[in-house]
Amino acid sequence: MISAKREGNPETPLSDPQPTTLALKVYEQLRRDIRSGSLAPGQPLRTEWLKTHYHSGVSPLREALSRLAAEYFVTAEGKRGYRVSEISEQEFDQLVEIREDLEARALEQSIANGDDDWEARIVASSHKLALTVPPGLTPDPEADEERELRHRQFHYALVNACGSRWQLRFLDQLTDHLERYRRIMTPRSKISKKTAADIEAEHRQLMERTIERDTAGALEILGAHRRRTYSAIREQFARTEF
Amino acid sequence: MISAKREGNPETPLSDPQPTTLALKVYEQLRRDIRSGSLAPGQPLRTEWLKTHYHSGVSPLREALSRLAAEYFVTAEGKRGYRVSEISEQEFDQLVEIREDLEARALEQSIANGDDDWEARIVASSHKLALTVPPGLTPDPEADEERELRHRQFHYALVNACGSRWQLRFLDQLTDHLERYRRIMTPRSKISKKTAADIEAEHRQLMERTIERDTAGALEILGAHRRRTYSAIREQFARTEF
DNA sequence: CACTCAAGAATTTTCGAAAATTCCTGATAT
DNA sequence: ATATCAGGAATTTTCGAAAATTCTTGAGTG
Repeated sequence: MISAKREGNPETPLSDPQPTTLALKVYEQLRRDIRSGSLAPGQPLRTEWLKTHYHSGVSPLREALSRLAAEYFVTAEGKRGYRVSEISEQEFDQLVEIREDLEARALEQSIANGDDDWEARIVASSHKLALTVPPGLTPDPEADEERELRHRQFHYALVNACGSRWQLRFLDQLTDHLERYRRIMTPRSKISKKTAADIEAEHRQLMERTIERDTAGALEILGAHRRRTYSAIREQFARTEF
Repeated sequence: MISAKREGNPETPLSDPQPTTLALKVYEQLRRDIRSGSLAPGQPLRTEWLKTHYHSGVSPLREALSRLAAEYFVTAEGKRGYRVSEISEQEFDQLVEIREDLEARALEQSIANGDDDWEARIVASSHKLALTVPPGLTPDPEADEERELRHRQFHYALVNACGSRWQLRFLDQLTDHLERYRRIMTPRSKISKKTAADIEAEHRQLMERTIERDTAGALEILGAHRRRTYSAIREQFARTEF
């Protein structure tokens, strides 16, 4: 999650430098593990197991779960504990639809409002993203995780100057949920070299159009960029369900 | 908050029948008290005080606070406890902007998709709303609270058939935050009889246009309905700040 | 008089165990 | 065989107190 820290200025940095409390540390770790798919949809989250795996007592654990429930990453049913939220094609479609809208809107506003620092942050995060190995070309999960982080940060930098904290919060939540769908449905190893190159090209073009303040052009690229991923996920749904 | 229960069908009922766990009960009560303004923005939420006022131990309390923090109703700062989130004109503007958008969109979709049951729910909730005493004409806080509930439910019924759970979730969250602003900034007692009558009329027209599937007309009324409230709140901001 | 710092108080966070609830197993009855 | 139900096991939820952290106060120092 990308959370705001400084109150005053509109362009807020990403996630807490480091979580101050054990409950927060557990929360962030659980969130990562759900987003990455290493905790599978539907999987029950039993106290004992969590305690040993996340090195925590029950109190911080339950605080973390409570928070994740508010974000719909986990689901609590009565007094029968928590489980990782299920995924469904229907929910995926809903996530896509609302995200498309909010992201396009935020990018537009960002292009309208962005200042020199905004441009600089885009260039910087784009550069950092380009330095990572393309998806599917490494078996190293650590490198993979780092690329995902930089990918999120690049897209966040683009819309970061939209001026609305609430819009960014919603976008952030949607992005994380959709990342979960992507990582569960389309394993990295299956991405071809050709596709990886296309993705790199799109990122570069997206940055260029945005900084040129070519709103229509940027939205066009962004749309194509998203549609590629979405259709891959939909194909996978069609293949796996039933 | 209006939370979903049944998974399958698109039109989900409002809030849990009753909270199953003490943590949830405390959460809902705290949420109500923040939304109504009886817990003031910025007010520190100290453990001992909460324990006696909400009849709970620390564990359920902290779970509730953790959840409220995820919804931005309370704010946690390091290891220095929680406080009720501050309000600001800037945040208000952001809330309004994004809500306008999501609500209009949801109403449009709802009009396009809504079936007979959807219409029936609108008529029913509109009727229940009309049965309450208009705002500002009673000193009874209980009646006031009941009217707020029915008001939320009426507006929720209108957009309920939009087909997207996520859209409804966001809308719900925005509505609750904006209700907080309204109730803090515009005390009920200051509403004139004339204004109250206008509000009633708008509600009736909104229902009629919606059920007639007059999208443009319904959006028009909805816009006017919201703008009235928003400008009243802005006036109050202009008066109180500094 | 302002400033620093330490000791004590107040408060938050975390743990471990008790209480409450749900889940499972197998015996009994139909 | 199937259904029902009691008893025990497993699990979740809640409490109360310990540990850790922050805040306050006031004495001592420059």
